Amino acid sequence: MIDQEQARSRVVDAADTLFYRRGIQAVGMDDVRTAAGISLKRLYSFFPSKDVLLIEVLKGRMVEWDEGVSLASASAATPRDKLLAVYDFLDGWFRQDDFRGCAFINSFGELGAVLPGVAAIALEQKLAFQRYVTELVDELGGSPALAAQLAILAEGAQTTAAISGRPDAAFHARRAAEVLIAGELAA
Amino acid sequence: MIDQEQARSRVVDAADTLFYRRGIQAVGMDDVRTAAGISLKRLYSFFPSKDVLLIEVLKGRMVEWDEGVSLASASAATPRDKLLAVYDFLDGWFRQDDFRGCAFINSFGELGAVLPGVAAIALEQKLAFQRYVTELVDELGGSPALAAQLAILAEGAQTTAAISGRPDAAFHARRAAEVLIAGELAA
DNA sequence: ATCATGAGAGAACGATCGTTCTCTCTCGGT
DNA sequence: ACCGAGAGAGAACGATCGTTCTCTCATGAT
Repeated sequence: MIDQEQARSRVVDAADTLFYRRGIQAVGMDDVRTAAGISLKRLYSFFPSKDVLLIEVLKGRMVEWDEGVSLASASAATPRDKLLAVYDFLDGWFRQDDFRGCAFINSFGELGAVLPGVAAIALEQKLAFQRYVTELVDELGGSPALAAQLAILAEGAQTTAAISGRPDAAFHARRAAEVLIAGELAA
Repeated sequence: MIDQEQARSRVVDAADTLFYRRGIQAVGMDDVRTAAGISLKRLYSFFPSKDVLLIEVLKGRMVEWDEGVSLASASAATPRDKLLAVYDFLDGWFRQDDFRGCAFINSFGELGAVLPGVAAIALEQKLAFQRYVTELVDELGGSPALAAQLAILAEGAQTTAAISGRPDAAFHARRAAEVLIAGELAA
């Protein structure tokens, strides 16, 4: 018998990849089963339904996002550089060839209206990011309004890069952020 | 027999409302049929498949968006005010109680990976909007980079307002746009 | 008035998908 | 060695959905 933890995470990884690449309703549990390499019965012993598996996948994406942002800002010294590091992180992400937008925005659009749990976790992720930005802006002596603006830039860069397929949205968002930060600090 | 044109537009309207409210795959052709009040056979005489109907719905959304933006900027005198009118238009839209984000972003996330036509029309809509913004920015003497930044703000406001449920994203985006425009004109 | 044409209504079909069930095999205890 | 319990594999089930088909009826020409 394969190790429980490993099998479970194989399922989550497979579902994450497939859901993100093709959309959630476009992949069947059988696809997940095949990609994870376990039986349907075992899959359902881990997750009682596709909805529960989806929530688990999204929770995993949340910690991945948090880790990615922390890692990107780790080498930055000042709050300002930590804030700008967010856009550099986005830039690297947009350049990955499997990039297809923000999983939370995509899930919200597809299932947010019909699965309240999906809408809730998308909201949670966005609020967590806004909190993160707000804290850094606060350290920097900026207003909550500036934090909201910087968060909107990050969100817009994600959808723009996803649909247009061009990663330079991260660059434009970063330049805009620089101007907005400078504008507020000058006042 | 009900007038052809009217019946056809009833189908498109019904599909638009249902697709937008619940997501595309969550509504069946039977739901569209019921809401439009015609028979399945007639529905399929207008649109050979659900995919084709979806494309028609999205095309309709494109002209609605263009009309809404033009209308909002009609009373604005300067290019600057026309640009800012976009965010006022967003503000009004976000406050509608059936607002659930941008239909193109939602459709792209749900079906863009699996229906190339959906990805194509989402791209088309975003490019058209970017062209519109770029023209106004150009009249104003601004750079293409500024136009890209303003478009990113509009996109980000839409997803932020959709997921958070709060319409003030339009206000924040507008303020950011004002600062970015002023920053460029001062240089 | 009758008959042929075409449209409407919705039953039916075939495919798909989430979920469950059954059958088989392996493995550990005695 | 034998037996029972549990896990794996995937066939099967029931529901749903996109699409088609059939049956019925209204209509208009002769």
